[in-house]
Amino acid sequence: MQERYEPAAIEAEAQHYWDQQHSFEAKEDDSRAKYYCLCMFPYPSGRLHMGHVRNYTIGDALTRFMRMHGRNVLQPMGWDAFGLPAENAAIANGVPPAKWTFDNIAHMKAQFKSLGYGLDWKRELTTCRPEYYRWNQWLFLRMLEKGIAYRKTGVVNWDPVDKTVLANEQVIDGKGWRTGAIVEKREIPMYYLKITAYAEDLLDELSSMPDWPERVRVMQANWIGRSEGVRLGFPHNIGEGGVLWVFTTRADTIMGATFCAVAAEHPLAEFAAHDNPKLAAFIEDCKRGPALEAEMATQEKKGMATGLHVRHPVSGEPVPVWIGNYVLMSYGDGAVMGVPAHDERDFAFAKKYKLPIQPVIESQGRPYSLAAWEPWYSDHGRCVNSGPYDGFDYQAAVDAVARDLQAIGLGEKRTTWRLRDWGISRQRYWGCPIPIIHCRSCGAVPVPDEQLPVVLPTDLVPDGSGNPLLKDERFLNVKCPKCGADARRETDTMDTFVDSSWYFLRFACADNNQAMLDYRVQYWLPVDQYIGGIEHAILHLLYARFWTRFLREMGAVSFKEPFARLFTQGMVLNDVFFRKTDSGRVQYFNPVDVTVTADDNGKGSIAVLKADGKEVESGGVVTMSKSKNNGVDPQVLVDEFGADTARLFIMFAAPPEQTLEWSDEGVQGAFRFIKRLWKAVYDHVAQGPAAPLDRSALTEPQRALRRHSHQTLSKVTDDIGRRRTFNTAIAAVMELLNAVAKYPLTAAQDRSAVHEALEIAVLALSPIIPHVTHTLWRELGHGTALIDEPWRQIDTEALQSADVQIVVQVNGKLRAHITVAVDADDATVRAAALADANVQKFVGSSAVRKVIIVPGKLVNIVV
RNA sequence: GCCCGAAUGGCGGAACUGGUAGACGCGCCGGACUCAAAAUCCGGUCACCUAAGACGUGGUGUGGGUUCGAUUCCCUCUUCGGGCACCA
Repeated sequence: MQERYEPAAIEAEAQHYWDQQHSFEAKEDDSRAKYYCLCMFPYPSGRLHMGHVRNYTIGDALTRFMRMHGRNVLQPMGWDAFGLPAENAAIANGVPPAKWTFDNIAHMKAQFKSLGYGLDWKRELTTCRPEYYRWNQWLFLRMLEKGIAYRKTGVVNWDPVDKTVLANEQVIDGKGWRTGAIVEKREIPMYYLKITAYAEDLLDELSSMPDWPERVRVMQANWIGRSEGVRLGFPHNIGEGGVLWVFTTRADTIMGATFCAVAAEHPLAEFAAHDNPKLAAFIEDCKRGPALEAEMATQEKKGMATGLHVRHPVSGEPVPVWIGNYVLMSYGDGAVMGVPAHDERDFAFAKKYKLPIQPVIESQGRPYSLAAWEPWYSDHGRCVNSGPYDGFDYQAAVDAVARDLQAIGLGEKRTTWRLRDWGISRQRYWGCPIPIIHCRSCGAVPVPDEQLPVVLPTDLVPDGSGNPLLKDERFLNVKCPKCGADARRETDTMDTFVDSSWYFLRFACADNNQAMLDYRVQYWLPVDQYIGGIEHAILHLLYARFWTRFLREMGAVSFKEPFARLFTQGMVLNDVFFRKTDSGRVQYFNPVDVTVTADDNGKGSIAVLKADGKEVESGGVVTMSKSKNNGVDPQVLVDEFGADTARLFIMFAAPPEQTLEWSDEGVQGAFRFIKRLWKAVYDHVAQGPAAPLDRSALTEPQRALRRHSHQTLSKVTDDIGRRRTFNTAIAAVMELLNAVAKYPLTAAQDRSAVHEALEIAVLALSPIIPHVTHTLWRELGHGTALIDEPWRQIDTEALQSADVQIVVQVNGKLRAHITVAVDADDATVRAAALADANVQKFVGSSAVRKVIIVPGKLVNIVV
């Protein structure tokens, strides 16, 4: 065995071996339990980043762990290859998005291989290839047939200079990112998918998904946002007369309604603006407002009276109608009743516009003040000043209001959802074409199945001014499938979330060019373990759940939920360094170019730029990103220390579901540990083969080492298999290796116990650092490859111990440690605890009131 | 603004079901090896009290509560992070 640890050579050798043996090519086998481990596929941005390394190392470790547990594993990989960055790169470099994308894929695939992931590349898929996206189109046509896909107008960001639609990301402070022009809003026809038809089921099923993180289920449930309430009608004589409908979850406060507020797009607002230019201007102002919900919610609450009045459905009193910039047309009926006494936003609105505030709910006897808002004003309570509803509690009042108003046609109980239908039309080139043909006489005509796929031209170069498909005559000009007349192809493409809503199914049968899915889906799906960033907790996962439901209705799959178990990993952070330039701009420096020196006692630090030796400011630790110039290139790490060190560091530095802070010293520590492991095996092997272990003739130190080895094995098995805490699994093996290093070798059996400890250490770490352990396993005398080794059985006999240490507390404070026999009864333990000298010091002459005994752990004496 | 998380030594983190706070690693301090440096190895390292031990005292973002016992459960606040529907 070689004395030096040389990662480059052993990693190449191990990877070559797995390739040759086709170790990770998955085959359907009904006789074996499968394990489908899937990491969210990457966008081919150019290079892998540390977030990818973290994601894929977690998945790979689980895949290898389950493989050693006898499961028939599948771990595929693909490319989420449509999207905006390819168009941006095209604008910047004049290269077609297709070429840029495929070049990136080639580079990143090589990076994947250098990291040693056990991926089945035979099933690789790329969403920008027609073999894949034709099935987007095919299923979209099925959705059209079923009424799940439909056409309606929607609002987009319009850059009037570039004459192009902008993504929210491309709108900065209300201006176009390239032109700086004030962005307008435009209403255009678009396709929507009716995810709301599945809202109830998407919500209900969450409660039977115990293997999804609680926080993701809560976030999804809140996103879907089921609200039980009452739809109330305020009748009016405006125009031809009618009813203003509002939705409320607080029908019990109806007698406190002092105004109604409608969205700028509401018909009553438009009616009122008809002969009122000031109002029309205000509506325009609202419509120009922010597109993002976050900005919408933080903007100043503004309103304007329409001058119109509706009638209160109970009292018949006139109620003024206002336009409010905080009322969303997309939720409920686009109108709310204003109850300033019991809703914080309505209170602020009423204060600002001097609208009356009428308290109608009693709040635990505390006085209501019209001066300032108190949080408890919105509590449920008994109705007061409420005419027929005085004295009713919340539920009684809601029920009575709903019943009374239903009787006169002005109310009904109603369930409302926050979830909106999914608009999938994008006015962009680099996406999957929507398979529609526009004919002057037949309208929007679906492309017939036999004409699929509608192939996207791959040689266009967008220049930032509109979708290049609009100028591509070859693509545009078609015959109408219905009447045969000259017609024009739809140039909108699909949201890239469509591509990622079903790729996990396609991995089961990526080679099938006759059908979207086939029988193999039945074997591999659902995904046993899905792994990805927490930032996808809502949108991607919800869309995927929705698509799976539709496919189930089509008979293509037999399950509702595509991901049995979900793991959401945390983000990767790094230091950020910067200087403010004279012009007031911030210049960021990559941490690689900065030297941080600790001051004398190691407690503070100073950062200087290597280039000029002058100080830079530290901006703390933030998510790695291009904009902050604080990314670390995994390739540099792999080249310098090897893939195993990169993998070990990223799995050790933090629990996988939490954020991870980058640390160069931590990487050194991981490298050092692998070298120590290598050295420990080297030293052991150098002394020749160890004798087989004779369990019947062990000394106490040998028994202790064996106990430690099997405790470690037990902990690693549980940490990876159940808890997914790779960091504590690694720490446990480090402890075992420390014990081996200290273990004195005197008798022959000592080397046997050490041999076992080293085997367990190597085997337990192999899912995380597969290359070095591949070599070490052979060096430990095995003729077979570690990748094919089953996980080791825990020797429960080795775990046995005769006695156990127990903590003794007096009044909850630690006062002594005692050692008792494992099977000692409570009386014995109690007596031993009370007999301890230090315990006696604290008990003294006080009467013992109570003794709490936690078997095998602790005694607490209460005096 | 709304929804969801997180906060523990100089730093990353551990303590899994309410039961020994600080495992493991980094950094730092001391030592060995070396002409020297790097690498490696050994020892120490929460704060305070103390000449020095101690199963002395304090201590897990803030303030309160429940409990024999709280990093863990409940309430309040603060700060940071993720998401908010056209970034993926």
